[in-house]
Amino acid sequence: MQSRPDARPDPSPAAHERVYRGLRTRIMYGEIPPGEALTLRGIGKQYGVSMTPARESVRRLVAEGALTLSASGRVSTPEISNDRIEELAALRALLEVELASRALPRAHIALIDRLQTINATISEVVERHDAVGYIRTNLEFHRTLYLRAQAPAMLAMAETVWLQLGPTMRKLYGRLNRKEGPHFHRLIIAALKAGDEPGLRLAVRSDVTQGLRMLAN
Amino acid sequence: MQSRPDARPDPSPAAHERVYRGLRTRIMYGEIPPGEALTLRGIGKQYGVSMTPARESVRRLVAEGALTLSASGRVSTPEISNDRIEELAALRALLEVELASRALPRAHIALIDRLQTINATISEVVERHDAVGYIRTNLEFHRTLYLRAQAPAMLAMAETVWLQLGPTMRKLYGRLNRKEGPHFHRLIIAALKAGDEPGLRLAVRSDVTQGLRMLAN
DNA sequence: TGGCGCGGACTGTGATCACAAATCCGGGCG
DNA sequence: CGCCCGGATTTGTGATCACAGTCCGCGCCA
Repeated sequence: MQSRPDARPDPSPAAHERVYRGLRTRIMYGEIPPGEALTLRGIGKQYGVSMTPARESVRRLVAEGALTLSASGRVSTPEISNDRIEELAALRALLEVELASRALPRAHIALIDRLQTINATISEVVERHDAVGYIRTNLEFHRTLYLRAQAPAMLAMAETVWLQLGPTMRKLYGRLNRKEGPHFHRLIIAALKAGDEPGLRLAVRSDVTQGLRMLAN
Repeated sequence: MQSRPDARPDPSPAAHERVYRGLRTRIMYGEIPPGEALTLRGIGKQYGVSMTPARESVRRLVAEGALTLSASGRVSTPEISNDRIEELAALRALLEVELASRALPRAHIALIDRLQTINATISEVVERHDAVGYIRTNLEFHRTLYLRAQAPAMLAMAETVWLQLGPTMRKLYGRLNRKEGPHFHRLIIAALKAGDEPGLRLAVRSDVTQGLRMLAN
């Protein structure tokens, strides 16, 4: 599809992949509010491609639950009900507790250091009231930990849940202005250091549940 | 997209939906062996449509992990490694134990009756050495139970896992000729009748794990 | 003034086409 | 006898187009 034989592993990914990644990132990090309408031609123009790659990207995101399709085929970011939020929170708890538990035996000091660095960044971002930055950094914290679990399918499922919560999370974290941030993260790090599996499970469950509980109002 | 104002809710679904459902069913029920190559033009011809709907269906299935895309864009059913099988089995256990647990308080006698009917069908199918029929009926048993959990997102995730295991399950259940079938299913039903939650969790976990363990050889 | 209907603009869908990369197959060379 | 190269074929990709359904807003009528 493109003809550059040189350079890095993937210097110019397929157009639909580029569009997909762009949209996915924006959705997962809450840059698009829930209920926002999107059009294929609009997306295409935005990324400088025709409708075809835009359509494929949208289809893929719909399959992952990141976008919803109205009966007439219109696409928009989902507005999810409280029931669904609770269900997705339960899924997060289920999956992420397991991922953390699997990561625990492999958590070297270098990993813990990186987690603490990310945590510091979270504090800064909270200071600036930067909601999108907060979501991104928070998810980076979790992803960094779960990568150690060596469970790609499980991590992929967790990311799918994040994706579904993306537009809604923006609304949530727009609310908390206080330095609420890294409290449970510190518990997670402490449990990792101590090799305390039950404590880790509890800390992860609390961290995941806490924020989402206040969203289901 | 279609213009029949009459009759049933969806008399003529969009073409890509029809293709998607057809492929998805065949994959989930193990009718396609792992590693099988598919072509867009081939799928299109098979369903009497052009490449466009075929492409969308394939893309969607790839997003769900039901198909894999080679670096050059070729599509085929996945051949999954033992590590991945174990991970998917763990996911099944995690999700389905939770689903069963949530279904338990809502499990009336009518549901249990239906489960027993399905179980009888499983015995017949096993008798006939009908691998595809076995997979389909077995999944129907699980789905019938989990529908009572009132947790659509969770059920959707479980189905995604089934989908990923589809082509591989065929190989598995082609192996077991004996009447292995409904042993753990009977334990599940017994636990449902008794309202025994720990027993139910254990029975579901065993049922899910048992079959898949012998696959990771 | 308020509700209704109609028309035009907009949107998704599916077909088709041109193109480039990948794959396959057979023949020729070492 | 085996390996490699080159062309023909197959395959996915993205653009474009015609069409049908949908939606929005303006104007008309009560």
